[in-house]
Amino acid sequence: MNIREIAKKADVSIATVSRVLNSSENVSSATREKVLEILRKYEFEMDPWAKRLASKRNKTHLFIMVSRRILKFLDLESNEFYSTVINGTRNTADMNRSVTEIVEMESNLDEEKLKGVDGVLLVGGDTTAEHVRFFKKIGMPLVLVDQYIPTVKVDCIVSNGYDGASYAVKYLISRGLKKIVHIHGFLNHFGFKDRYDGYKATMEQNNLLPKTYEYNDEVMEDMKPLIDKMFNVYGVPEAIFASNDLIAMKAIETLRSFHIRVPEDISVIGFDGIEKGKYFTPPLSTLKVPMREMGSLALKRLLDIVYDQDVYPVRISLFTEFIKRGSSV
Amino acid sequence: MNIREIAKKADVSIATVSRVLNSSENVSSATREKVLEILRKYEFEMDPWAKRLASKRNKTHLFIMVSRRILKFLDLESNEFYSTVINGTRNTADMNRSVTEIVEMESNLDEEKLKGVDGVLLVGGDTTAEHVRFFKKIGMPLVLVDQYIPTVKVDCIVSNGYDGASYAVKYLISRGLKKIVHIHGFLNHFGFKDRYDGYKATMEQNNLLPKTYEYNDEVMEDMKPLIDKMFNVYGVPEAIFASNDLIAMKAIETLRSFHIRVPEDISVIGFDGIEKGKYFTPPLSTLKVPMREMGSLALKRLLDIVYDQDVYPVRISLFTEFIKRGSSV
DNA sequence: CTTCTTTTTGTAACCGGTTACATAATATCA
DNA sequence: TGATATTATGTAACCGGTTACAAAAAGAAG
Repeated sequence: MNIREIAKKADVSIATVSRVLNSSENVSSATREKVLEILRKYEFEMDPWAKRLASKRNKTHLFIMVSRRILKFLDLESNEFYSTVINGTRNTADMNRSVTEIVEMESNLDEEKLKGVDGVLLVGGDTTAEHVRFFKKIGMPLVLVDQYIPTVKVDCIVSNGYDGASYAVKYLISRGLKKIVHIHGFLNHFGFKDRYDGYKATMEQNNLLPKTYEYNDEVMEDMKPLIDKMFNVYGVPEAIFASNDLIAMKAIETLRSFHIRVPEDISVIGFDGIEKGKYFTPPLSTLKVPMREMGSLALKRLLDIVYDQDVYPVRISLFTEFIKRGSSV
Repeated sequence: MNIREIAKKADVSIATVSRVLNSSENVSSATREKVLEILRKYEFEMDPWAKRLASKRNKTHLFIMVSRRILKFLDLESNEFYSTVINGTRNTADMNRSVTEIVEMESNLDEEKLKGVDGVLLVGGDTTAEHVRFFKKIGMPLVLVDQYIPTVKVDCIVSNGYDGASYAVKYLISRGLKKIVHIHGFLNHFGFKDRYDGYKATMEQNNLLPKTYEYNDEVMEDMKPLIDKMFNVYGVPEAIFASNDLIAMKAIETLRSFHIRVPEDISVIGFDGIEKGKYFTPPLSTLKVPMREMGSLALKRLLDIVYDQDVYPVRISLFTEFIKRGSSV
């Protein structure tokens, strides 16, 4: 059953049927009722592919918003993770003729700036419930990338940090290591929290004592005090599982200054799978997050929300892949 | 850039371009090369919506497979959860002109039976890694519904049991209850495990002792021994959080036989949000899983996999919603 | 060099909607 | 009541592909 058949049954033109379906104003109530009657009677279902094809003379306009902090790193091209994720959006964007614009996510958002914007991608762990509420209030289609906020029902794409971390810990245990510590970033970033939980739970399941160290993102310059404290209180661990590759590499550098060999003395495993880790000395073992796919899927989901009405918000999490390189046994 | 423009540049007809794109045989190699040249030069990207619309004289044929155990309950229409989930698939199936068939998931699967099938939905907690491996081996597009297997990378749709359970526990605590026990089903069903984890973690975060009781699905007839044991060893709890609504209702019935009032003496909260709970006495407080949406999304994802090439496997989890009714304070 | 086959290429209809524009019907007002 | 503004409806082109069918070109056989 298509709109042509409906039009015939209702004895109107296809344009009128289309108008009724899109609740356009210029239809007399008598005609509208007549058409609706037929639509109900034959249980008309619109073909989304046709709709999409036909209505797409106007490109979809999407905002990719990132926090000032991340934007800075993006500009410097020093944040490989988010750069790659954002590059990943391009596949989907091109295929669907949507234009994207990267903009800074300000704290006081302005509805005016969003004129003509069809949807927004909020990228990164700095996204808060406040941001989300703002966009939900104005009914703007929204997808969070690499952040999850349990208290707000909103679509998001994250990596499966829990199972990734769990895999790393199990792997290290299988290689005979028991003193495994975890160095992590801010736990209000879901990605870090998830990996933290996975590490902790898996350690406990194996009757090992979890030992975690929070590492402040901003004072990345010097990890010595942290390692120093770890050695003094906990002793020298057999392995370090880090929240991400950057922390892992920083840890290896710091260990080197303590004359500790990696992986002979301590195995180190990172998370993210950025390219840089491959060329590090020693090459970094890591859990690879499919970054391009993350961006690509996020944009796809956003388009689904923009075009299909009443889609139910979901959390999408991507599997990670363990890549063993030289930094771990 | 569309195929018409490509055709013009390559000085051939659009049909020829289409043939090259679909690697049809009847194109001379000279023409093929010429067209491919232009395609590469202008970085042609096919519009998936148009392709889909144009080529859709052939319907997609999908299998919805359920275990014998669940199928039995489906036939009896006594498994409201899976019935609703499967009904939910119909929206998406209709909209996309795909035909679905509900079949039993046998232990020894036969490749012959899958002739002409474009994709498979495996529904329920009985799905194992073996099943998944079979389908992956023969390259059959696959989505798991209400089951997640961390060790196999395959698409799946589940409810967010962790946060749901966490919400329930926090709610009960906020109402002043502290002695909260959890009655759960088989933990090899991810849904139950997830809720279990959420309950346990949240109890611990609030410095309360988690207390869990496994309830065997098959011996649903009598919960008295379980409750009896609970009362004798642990004492009378202030609240029971159950793995699903059926267990919750069974618990309430059993409590009644012990002359214990719900919610005055014990608050009970279920999980799933089946209709039956609404008309139970007392009406059941629960965490509602959007069952229709679960089916609908699963089929949508399956179609995405069938039509778009190389989609990366993901886990999709749906938010639950707490519904307060009479069975809890 | 015809004639018949086979292969390659082009034409045009089609998928199921949207929408610019034209036209018909109705409302408003002098 | 006739002229004009407004609203309701219809017509036909269009979105970007696929594909049945027709036509042209190339190859084979007599």
